[in-house]
Parts: sequence; C-alpha cells; structure tokens
Amino acid sequence: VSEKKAAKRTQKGVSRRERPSKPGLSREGIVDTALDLLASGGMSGLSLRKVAAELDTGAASLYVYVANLRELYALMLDRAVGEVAIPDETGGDWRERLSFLLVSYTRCLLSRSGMGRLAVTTMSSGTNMLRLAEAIAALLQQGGVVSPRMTLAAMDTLLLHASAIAAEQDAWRDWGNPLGAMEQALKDSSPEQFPHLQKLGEALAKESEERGADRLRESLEMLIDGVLQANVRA
Amino acid sequence: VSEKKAAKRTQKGVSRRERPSKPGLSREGIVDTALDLLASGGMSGLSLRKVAAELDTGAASLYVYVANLRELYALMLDRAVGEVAIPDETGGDWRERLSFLLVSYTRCLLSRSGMGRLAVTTMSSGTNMLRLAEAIAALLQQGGVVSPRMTLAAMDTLLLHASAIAAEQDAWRDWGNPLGAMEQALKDSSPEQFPHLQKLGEALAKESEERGADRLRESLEMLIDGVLQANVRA
DNA sequence: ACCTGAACACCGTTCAAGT
DNA sequence: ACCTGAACACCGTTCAAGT
Repeated sequence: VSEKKAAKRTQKGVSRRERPSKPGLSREGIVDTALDLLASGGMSGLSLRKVAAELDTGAASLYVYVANLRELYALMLDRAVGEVAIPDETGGDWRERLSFLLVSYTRCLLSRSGMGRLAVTTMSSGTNMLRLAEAIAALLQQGGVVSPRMTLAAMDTLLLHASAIAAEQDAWRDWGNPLGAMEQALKDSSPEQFPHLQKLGEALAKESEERGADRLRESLEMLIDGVLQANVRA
Repeated sequence: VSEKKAAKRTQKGVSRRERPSKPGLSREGIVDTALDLLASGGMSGLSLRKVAAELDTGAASLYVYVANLRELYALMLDRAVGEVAIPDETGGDWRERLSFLLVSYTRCLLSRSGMGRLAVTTMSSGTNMLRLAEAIAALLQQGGVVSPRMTLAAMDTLLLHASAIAAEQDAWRDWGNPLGAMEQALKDSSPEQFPHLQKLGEALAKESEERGADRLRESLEMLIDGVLQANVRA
C-alpha cells in the first residue's frame, strides 16, 4: 500500500505537469488542478477525490480551501470567465463588440468540455463574472438600452443564452449528435404524423455538419435583435 | 434486516401513493416513480437506487427496462413534455400561440424541481418531444419562416432558451437567489470598478421580487422578435 | 492552522445465480 | 425472460486524531 503511494509521489516530482513539485495546498492550485482534470477528462473525470489525488493528498484536505463541490464549481467558472476577451474601442461599434464578447464567452466555456453544463448549473459572483457583466452593461448602454430594468433583463438573457449554447454543445460532445437520434425517430414515425418535421429532414442532415462558428454567432445576433426590438417597444 | 424489509413491504400496500400494490415492474412505472421522487425531493432525491427502493426491488432490476440513468432522464423529460398544452386555432394568431406554447413548455419543466436542469442536459427524441417540435415548426411556418435552415435554427434556439430559463430558475430554487450574492459582491467592490453595475444596484433589488411570469413571457417574446428579425434579414 | 486516515452514507453498473 | 443479492469501483462530506 505505502509502496504504491511512494511511487506516485516520486513520479510526481518528475513529471506531473509543470506545477511546482509541492507548493502546499492552495485555493488557486485546487482550482487549477480541477480545471486540468475537466479539460482532460470532462465532467465525469472530475471529482474532489481526483483533484485531491492529483495533489497527492486526501479529499478531506481540500475542505480547508473550498467549502464544498459547488463552491469549487463556481470558482472554476469564474476562472474560465477570466479568459474572456473584452474588446476595447478599436473593436468596432457597440454591437460588433457585444457580439464578439458573447462569442468569446461561449468559446471560453466550450474550450473545456463540461464547462457549458457547469455554467448553466452554477452561479458565480466572482470578480471575473462581475467584470464581464460590467462590460455588457456598458455596451448595452452605448446601444441605447437605458432603463435599468431592460438592461438587467438583457444581460441576464444574453448570458443565459450563451451559456445554454455551450451546455447544448457539451451534451452533443458526450452523447454524439442527437439530431441523429431525432432523424431515426422521424423515420420510424408515420410521415403524416409530423409533416413539418418530415419536410425538415434533409435540412436536418445538412445542419449536422455545418453547426459551427456561424451558428453560434447567428444565434447570438438573433438574440441581440430581440433585445433591441424589446427596447424600442418599451 | 429482513424484518425491516418486511415492514416496508407491508406499509407499502397500505399507503404508498396510489400505485397498484405490485403491478410488476414496467418502464412506465419506473418513469412514474422517478418523476414522483423528483417532484418531492428534487434532483438530489432522485437515484436509480431510490427508484428501485420505492418499487420494493433492487437497483439491478431496473436495467431490464432502462439502459442506464441517462435513458431514464430522457424518458422523464419526454413524459414531462407530454403535458405541454399545444394551442389549437382558437388560441389567437401564430405569435400568441407560439408564445403560449413556449410558456407552457417552460412551466412543465418548472413544475418539477430539477426538470429544468435535466432538460438542458438531456436530449429526448421521444414522441412528445417530436409532437412539440412539430407544433413549433407549424407555427413558425404560419409566421412566415419558410426556409428549412431558418426553421431549424429558430426551433433549436427557442427550445434551448426556454429550457435554459427553467434551468436557471431551478438553480435559484436550490441555492437561493444568486442576485443576493451578486449584490453583496458589488457592495464589497470599489464603486469605480464596476460603475454600470453599481448604477443597476437598486433595480437589481426590485428585480429579485418581481421575476415572475412576466419575466418569462418577456424573455421569450424577445427571442421571437429576434427570430423574426433574422428571418426578414435573410 | 493545517493536514490526514478512516468512516459514513451514499452512488451507477455488472454479474453470477436463481426462478 | 425476469428478478435478485452481492460485489465493484466509485462518490461528497465529516470527524477525531495528529502535527
């Protein structure tokens, strides 16, 4: 038993990533390790016990730095959000910048598998999330959204939707494209039962391949249009 | 050991819900029980083992009817979607009907705690989901969305967003309103760091109470506007 | 103050054995 | 074919004991 453990400890000093060999535990290090695990093994490869193992300690030790799993999730999310690129004045008009910002946010979530689902499940009120919210609020104001009520609604809706897109894509990666299953189900059903869906069949097949960066931008632009419309109407 | 089990079995015939006392296992019964557990205990009260226990059997027995936990989730989602009210021609013009349909969908998810998160994580291609998709496709066509590509994008976006709203509300129920935490974080930060957010502070406080049926409808209307705009533009 | 092993109360899933 | 107990390989969290 202790032999195996010793071997691991030795191995670690040599090859485990580029983390310093034993900096003592820290909140930072725990979040780092958790993000590494998420990136390499997805949500199912992440657990407090595995984070602890990676840090050569027991799971109980982490509770000095992190209240529970949910707090760890929130910290991970906030760290990911820290990588969002916030465009400056050179980034075009407010709308281009807002679109860019939201795409960047979604990309940050998508870069680690599982982050999308995490974002839609977890709430962070860390500095990075506030920074992002602040940037969106500023851009919306430039876009003529002035009432606080409308601004809040728009911020919430935009961020929620961007997160949802990431979560959806996440689910696809794990389970394979569900459109396949849907096509199958359609073929199995009588044609007269779902006439509109049947007609959509071929387009559906093409869609499977194409759903890339364009779809992401397009979906977000759609939402921005909706925000503008609601603002005009109010 | 066997004494405790016998007591449970006895108790069951008397009082356990109104399910017939022992209909033998079935896919239907398993999904029913799972939904009951979800409604009464949320996502954390739901597990294969608990479903099995409720049915007076071992977890292994369920695998005859359900491939795994994920399939059970998908079946649960489809059953919930079966309760969505699909409006007929008396329900106003296409837009009113679409809005009504999406609100109804979201409400079905919200009626069991945990369903929102489940919807954003799970993909169902069951009959009820197809029925819902068919209805949306039909309404969009009436609204002048004709290209298959646009129809698919709109369907996906609308359903995704409705699910995301439910998931968000779900998260609020479990963890308490996160706007509270955000307000706190804002108070703790220097005012000049997040000027726009600071200004939003009071509106934020009011929003906490009001986020009800109006917000839901409003958010969905916003999206429909976006869809229309994209359709006009294409 | 920080760290730890062991324990507690759970999970989903598999499998050999029964009926 | 269906059901089952037991086992396997995990979980998050707590706690008394160590340093």
